[in-house]
Amino acid sequence: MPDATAKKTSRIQQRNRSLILDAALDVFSAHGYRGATLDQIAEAAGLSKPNILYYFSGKEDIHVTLLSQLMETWLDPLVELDPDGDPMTELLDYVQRKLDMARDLPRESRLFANEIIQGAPRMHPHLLSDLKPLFDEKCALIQRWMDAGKLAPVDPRHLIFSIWSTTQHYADFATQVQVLLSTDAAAPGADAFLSDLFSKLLHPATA
Amino acid sequence: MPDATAKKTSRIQQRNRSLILDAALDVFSAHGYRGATLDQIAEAAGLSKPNILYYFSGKEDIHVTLLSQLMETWLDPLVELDPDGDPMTELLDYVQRKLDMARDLPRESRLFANEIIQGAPRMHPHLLSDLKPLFDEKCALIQRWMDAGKLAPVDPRHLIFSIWSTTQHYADFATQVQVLLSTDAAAPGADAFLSDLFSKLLHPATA
DNA sequence: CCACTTTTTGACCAATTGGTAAATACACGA
DNA sequence: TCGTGTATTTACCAATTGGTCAAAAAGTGG
Repeated sequence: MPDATAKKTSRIQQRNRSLILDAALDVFSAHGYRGATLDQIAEAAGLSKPNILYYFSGKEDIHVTLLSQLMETWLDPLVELDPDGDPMTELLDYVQRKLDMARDLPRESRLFANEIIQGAPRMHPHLLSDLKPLFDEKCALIQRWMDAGKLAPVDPRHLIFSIWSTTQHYADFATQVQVLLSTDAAAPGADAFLSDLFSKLLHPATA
Repeated sequence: MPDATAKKTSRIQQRNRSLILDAALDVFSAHGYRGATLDQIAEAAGLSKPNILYYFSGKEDIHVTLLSQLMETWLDPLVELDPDGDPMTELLDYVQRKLDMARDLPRESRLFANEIIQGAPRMHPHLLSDLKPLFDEKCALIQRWMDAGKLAPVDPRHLIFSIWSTTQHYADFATQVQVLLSTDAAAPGADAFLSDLFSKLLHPATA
């Protein structure tokens, strides 16, 4: 029984809400929160501005909704880090998942980056309540792997930072990357490079 | 003879222009281009809005001036990469310089990041004319080092990307880093970690 | 102290922007 | 087919924002 209070959202409601959110993702990720206007979002969604305000209580509401939905998707690859898997494989797979996300969801990555760079005014609570506990848990897991000699000993916190930064770079700084690689094929060789980078870092010394 | 047309800028002009640019750096880096307002900049500079427009022709003029000035500072560490130095030392020093910059000039880093994330609308020409040639030149240099067996063979382009992303992360995502490390000491251990990361990556196989 | 230039300000504008209200068009079951 | 709640639009506002302009200050050299 998914709907206790009877039909909450009609077909058309669901369609328009997701239409708006998709348009808003385009606009917010391209121009930042303040740089985005309701008119832009309205046009991108193919709806009138008042109509948009019929579905959302305001600009901030749209932004917050987007950010909340994104958080889950964003944390998912880290959640999947399996304590029972092979440490090296798990971490290299994590890198790959993050890189895939940067490729498949660049708008989401930039939305996130915009928010954080500007001090996370609307997401700070989420960072503390959702991200921080997960981060601490996975750091502890990685530390155990290292203590068990399965991985070279490095600071797990900075390890995670480096995975985030190197992978998200291809989404957030895509403009720069494109200029410098002067190729349309999105970052060819990034997979191999990052795989190399992190396997060399984490391979435990045989000595 | 620095001034062919006699005194170009008075003492007070220089003072106010730099006052404005410093204030603008604060505001632009914190809110992005569209998010920043002339009133905010004026207040931060301690000048009236019309007075600011006496020194700069408009909001965009301030932003472009800032970006142009920054470009030089930003490229400097890469310029210093010395073809005659020891490859490994040169690259690890480069990492250190970039990390120092992220710590010392976080506002500049965020200004840059904001601009790039949003598609570099005002800096795209500079990227092509200034950054691209330098990037190509240094990639070629690193490639020669690798060909000579002085460094492990990896894609120089992705190597540079990874140096940029890992170091700038501490400036651009400082909010997130602070939440997760829950410590005020800015990223302790980042130096050691990155040094470890890149020396392991670049150490040539003895085989 | 005076003319003359540079700097600063107060008053004002047009455009943009987030948001509202009321009227209208529409879907859809009885 | 009709009535009722849902969806959409038209017309509008108040606040913000980038920018202007003429007048007032403040320097500055003679």
